[in-house]
Amino acid sequence: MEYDFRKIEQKWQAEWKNTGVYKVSNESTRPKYYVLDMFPYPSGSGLHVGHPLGYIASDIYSRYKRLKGFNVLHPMGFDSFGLPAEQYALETGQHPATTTEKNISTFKSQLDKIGFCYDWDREIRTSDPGYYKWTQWIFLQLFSSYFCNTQQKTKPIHELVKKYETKGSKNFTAEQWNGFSKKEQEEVLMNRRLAFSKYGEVNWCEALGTVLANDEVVNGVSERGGHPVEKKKMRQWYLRITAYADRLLKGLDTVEFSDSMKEMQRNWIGKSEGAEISFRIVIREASKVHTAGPTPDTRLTVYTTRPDTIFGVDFMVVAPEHELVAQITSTEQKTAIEEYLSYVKSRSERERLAEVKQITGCFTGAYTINPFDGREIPIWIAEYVLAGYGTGAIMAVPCGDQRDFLFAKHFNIPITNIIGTQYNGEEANATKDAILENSDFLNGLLMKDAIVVALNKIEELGIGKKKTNYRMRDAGFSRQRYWGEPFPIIWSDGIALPLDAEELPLELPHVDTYGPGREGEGPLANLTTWVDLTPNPSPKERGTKATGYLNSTTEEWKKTIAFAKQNRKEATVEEDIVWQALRDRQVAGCRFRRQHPIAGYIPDFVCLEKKLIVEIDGEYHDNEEQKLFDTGRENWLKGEGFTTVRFTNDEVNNALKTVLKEIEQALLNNKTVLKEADSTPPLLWRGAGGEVKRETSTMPGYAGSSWYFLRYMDPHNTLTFCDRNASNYWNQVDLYIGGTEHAVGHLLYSRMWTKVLFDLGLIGFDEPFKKLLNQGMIQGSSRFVYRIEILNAAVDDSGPFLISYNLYNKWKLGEITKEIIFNKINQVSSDYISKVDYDRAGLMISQLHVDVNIVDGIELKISEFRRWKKGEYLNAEFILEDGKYICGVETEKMSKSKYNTVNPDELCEKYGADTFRMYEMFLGPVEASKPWDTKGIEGVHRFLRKLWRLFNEDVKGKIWNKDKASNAELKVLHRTIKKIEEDTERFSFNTAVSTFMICVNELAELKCHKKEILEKLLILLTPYAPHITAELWNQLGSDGTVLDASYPVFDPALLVESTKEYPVSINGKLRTNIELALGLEQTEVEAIVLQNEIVQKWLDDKPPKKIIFVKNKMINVVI
RNA sequence: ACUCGGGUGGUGGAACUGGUAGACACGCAGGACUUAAAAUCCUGUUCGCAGUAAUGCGAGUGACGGUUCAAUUCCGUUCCCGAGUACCA
Repeated sequence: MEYDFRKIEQKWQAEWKNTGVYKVSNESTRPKYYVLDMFPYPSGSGLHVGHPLGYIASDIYSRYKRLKGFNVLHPMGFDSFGLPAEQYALETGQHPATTTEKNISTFKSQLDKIGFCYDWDREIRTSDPGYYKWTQWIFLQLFSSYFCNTQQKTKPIHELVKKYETKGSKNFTAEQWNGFSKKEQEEVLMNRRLAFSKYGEVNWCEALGTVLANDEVVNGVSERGGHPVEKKKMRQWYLRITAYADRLLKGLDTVEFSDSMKEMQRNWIGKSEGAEISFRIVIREASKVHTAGPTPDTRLTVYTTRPDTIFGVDFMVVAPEHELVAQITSTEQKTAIEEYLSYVKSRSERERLAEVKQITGCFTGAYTINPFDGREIPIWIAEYVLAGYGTGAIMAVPCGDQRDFLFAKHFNIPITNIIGTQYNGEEANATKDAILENSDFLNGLLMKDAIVVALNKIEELGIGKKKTNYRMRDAGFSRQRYWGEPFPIIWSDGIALPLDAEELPLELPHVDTYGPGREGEGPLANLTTWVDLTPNPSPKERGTKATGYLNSTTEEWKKTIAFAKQNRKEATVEEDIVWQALRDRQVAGCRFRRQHPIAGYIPDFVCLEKKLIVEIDGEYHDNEEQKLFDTGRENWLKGEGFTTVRFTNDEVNNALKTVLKEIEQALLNNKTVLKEADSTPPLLWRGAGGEVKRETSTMPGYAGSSWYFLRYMDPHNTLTFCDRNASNYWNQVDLYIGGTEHAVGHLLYSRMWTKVLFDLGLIGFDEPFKKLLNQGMIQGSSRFVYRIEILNAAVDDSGPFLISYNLYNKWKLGEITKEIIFNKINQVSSDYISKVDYDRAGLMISQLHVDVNIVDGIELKISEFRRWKKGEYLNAEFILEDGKYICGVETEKMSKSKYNTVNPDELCEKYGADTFRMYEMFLGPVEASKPWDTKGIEGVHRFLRKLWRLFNEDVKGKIWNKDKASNAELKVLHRTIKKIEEDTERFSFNTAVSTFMICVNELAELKCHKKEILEKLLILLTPYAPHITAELWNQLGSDGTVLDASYPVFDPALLVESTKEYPVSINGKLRTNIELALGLEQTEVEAIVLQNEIVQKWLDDKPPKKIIFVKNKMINVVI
C-alpha cells in the first residue's frame, strides 16, 4: 500500500470539517491557551509561500498545546479594509466589497489546503459591519475619554467636565468655564480627548486632487504620475498615544518580545530627559538696543538634554517655523530672514531626505543673554532644527555636538571650549566624561555630575525646569479614503458630536466613484445626501428666511417632518392617483416615496435610488412668486444630482398613461445612485444649530486590527464588543506570531487600545500580547534570462537570442568582446548572422525576470520557456554553456511582477500539505529571513514516505505488529520524546523536524514496526503532519482521535547508561575516545587515561601538568 | 550616522548554560536492484598534505588580538551583510 497523500489529505480535511473537531468553546475545565496569528490582508494575488510560515508555526504550537491538555484558541480572520482594494476599485469600478469577498474566499481555500486547525466559526473581517460596529464603538470610548496625568490613567471625559464645572483648571476658574459657550467648552475638551480632531498637515497633490500617504510621496512628487506634492492643512483625527508613552515603555518590561522588537518600540517612543531653559532676548539695531516681543520679557525657551554645557553655548538656533521668528528679527536682518524663509518653504515641498546634507541658516539680529555669565548669544534660524520636537529651539554647543560644530564652522561663529583637551578643534566631542572648564561654578566637575548641579541651579533661579520629551507623535487617525470604517461623528456648527451607541454601525454607504472630494476629502464627501444632515425649516417658514436652514434647530427639523406628514394626509386627488400608480415599485421596479423631505424641500414624489423627483403642479403654481421658488428649488436639487419632472393636474387626469410612460423613461435615463438603505435621511439631530455634516474621513487600516484579538474571544456578540466573561477567560494572547513589519505601528496601537479598555474597566489586562514571536520574511529567489538585441542589424526575421548567465557576466565585465558574442550567435543561427554588418551592428543585452517555476535550480527548462508567456519566446535561440542554459540569480522580495512567487497550492498538490508544512519548518529557524528554495522539499517528502513504510509496505501492505518493544527501540522513542518536547517548547521547529528524521531512520534500521512505539511517535508528529498521522492512527486502530491523544511522557530511566565514550583531548585537541563507567572519580579516571596508548604516545614519557575531568562531558590532558 | 540582529562546508542549516564543530537535509560522486527509467537502498562528501587502505598530521566557524586546561559560544579592535530609525538637541 502506497502513501497516497492526496487521498489521505482530502479525506481528513473533509472529516475535520464534518465533525467540527476544531470548534473551541469558551467553557472548559482545561486550562486555556491563546495562540494568535497576525491576520492577513486579503490581497488579490493570493497566498505565496511566505505567508504560511508563521501560520504553520502557530498551528504546530496550537496542536501541541491541545495534546498537552489545553483548551486552545487559535482563530483566523481578515484585515479586510485597506487601500489596494480601493485602488483596484478606482481602476476597474469594481466595488471593494466584491473584490474583498472574492479574495477572502481564495485565501480561505488556500489556507484550508494546508490543514490548519482554525475554528472558522470565529472568523472575523474588519470590513464586516457586525465587526466595525464595535471598532466605531471603541472609537467613541476613546472620543469620550481623557488621560488623567496625575493618576496616569484613562477616565471618562464627563469626570473632567465635572471638575471644570466645580473647580475649574489651571487656565480658568469654574465660573469662567460655566460662562463659556458650548463651542468654547468643546474646544477645551477636544484638547483632552483621546481621539481628537485638529488641523494637521497632509500631503496634498493638486494634480491628482487627492491626499497622499507618506509612502505615496517619493522625492517630493507623487509616486503615481510624478506630480508635485505640497503640505496642506486639513482637519484630521488623532489618537493621543503620546499620553501613554511612559506606560507603553514600562509595559515592555512585562512582556516577552525579542530585544530588537522592544528596542524598536523604545526608539520610536524616544523618551529623553532634559531641561527647558528660557533666555531673555535683546535686539541690537544700529540705532538702539531693545527687547523683543509683545512684552519686554519675552523669552526664548530651548530644550536640552545637556544643561551641563550651558557655558559652551555659542549661539541659539530656532526652527524657521518658530512663532518668535517674526518678532525677534531686526530691521537689518529682515530681508535676509525673509529670503531664507522662502527658501525653506520651497524646500519643504521637496524631499530633503535624498540630498546631501547642506548647512544653511540665517542670523536674526537678536541675542539672548546667558543668565550665568551675561554673555550675549546670537540667535539664528536654521532648518536643521525641527519645529515639532522639544520647543523648536536649541542652545548650540559646537564643541559638544557635531551638527552645531559644523554650523559654527560654516558661519564662522567662534567656538568656546569647555572640555579642555577632550576637544581637538577638528570635530565635536559628545562625551559626558570630561571635566568641565571655562564653566564658572561648574568648573572641575565631571559632566555627568554637572548635569544635576546645573539643573538645580536653573530651577533655583526660576529660568527653567526639568522636562521629559518624547519623539513619538500623536497617531493620525483619519484617512481621506473610502474603504475604511466611517467615523460615527457629526459636525454641527464646528462641534464634533458622537453618534449614540444604538445608531451603530454607521454603515459605509455605496458610492459611484472612488475619487476624492472637491477639497481633498474622502470619496464619501461626494455623497451630499449622506453627508449633509442640516435640518431644514418647513417651506412656509423658509419663505420668510432666505438662508433659513443655516440657522435652523431641532425644532424646525421636527416641523419639517410634521409638515411632510401633514402634506401626505392632505394629498390632492391627482397626487393620490399618481401615488396609487407609483407605489410598490410598479414603475420600472423603482421605489417611490411621497412627501419625503430632501434638505429643506418636500417634493411630491421622489425615487432616491434614481434621484428622480416627480412634481404634480396644482393651479397655485401659476403664481409668479411660486414659479420663482420652484425654479430655485429645482436648481438646488439639480446641484444635488436630482432631476425633476413636472406634470399638471390636467395631464394626470386626462393622460395618466403618458405621464407614467414619461416617468418610466426618466427613471431609465437616470442611473442608480444609491442603494435604498443608504439614502434614508437620518433623523438625528442633537443640536447646536448651524451646518450639520457627517465626518467624511474614514479610519486607517490599524483601527480594526487594534482590537481584533478581543473579538475572536466572543465573535458573534451583538450586545458588546467582547463579553467580560469571555475576555476574563481567554485573557491575554499567550503567543502572538507575526512579522517585524508591524513592530511599531500595529503593536503600539493595540497596546494603547488595550490600556484604554483596561482603564475603563472593560477588560481585565493592560497588555494584549504576553509573548511575541517574530517570523522571518521569506524572500523570493529570482531567476533571469539575458536577451540580446542587435542594433542596426538590418535583418528582420529571427527569434530573440538569449545568452547564458556566465557569458553575459563576462560581457558585462568587459572580459569578452561583441565579436565573440556574434560568433556564438553565428553558431546557433548561421544564416542570420551572415546578413549582419559586423561593423555597424551594436549589441545590447537586457536582463529579464523569468518565472522561477520553469527553472530547475539555475538551469532553464528550455521547452517550458518556449511555451511561457503565450509563446513569446517560441522561436528563441539559446546560447548555452556546457549544453545548458544557466540563469542569473538574485534574492528579492517575493512579488508577482518578478515572477519569483511560489504558490503553496501547487506544492500541496505535488507533495502534500504535510510535506509542505514540515518543509517550511525545516528551512531554518522561524525567526530567520531566507530566500525560498523548493529544492530540498524532496528530502522531507522522502521522510514521510519512510515513515509510512514503517507501517505499510508497497507489496505486502500492512506490516505493523503488536510485539513488545525492545530496550533499544524504547530508547530511540524516549530520546525523541525528550527532544521534540524541548524543541517545540522553544519554537525550534527546524531541529524538531530533523529529530523526527533521525528517529524514523533509526527505527527503520532497527526494523521496528511495533505499534507500541509507532503509536507514540504519531502523537509526537501530529502537530507537524496532521494528515498522515490521522490516517496511520486510524490504521493502527487506536482509540479516539490523535488530536486529543495523551502526550507521551518522557521516561529518563530508559536513557540511563552505565558507561560513556569520553572524548580525550591533549592540550585541548581531540586525540581519542575512551569508554568509561559513569561512576568513576577523578583519580580513577586519571589512572585509566594515563594507561591509554595514544595518550602515552603524546606524553612521550613526561608526566602531564594537569588532567581535567568534567563528569559526563570530556577529559583534557595538559602537557 | 546611530540602534539592533547576523557572518559556520558547494547549499539550507545544527551545536540550548564555554567541553567531540559541521547534526538533519539538499546537491554532488560512486555503487546495488532494473532491458531502461522512476522509486528504493548502500557508500563517500569541510579543506590541505601523506598513505592502496584503515588511518595519521595540519588548518578551519569573516579578520586580528585577548581571557581559559578548553572559545562558533566570553571580552576588545576591525571588516562585511541584513533590519529599523533618520538632522530628536
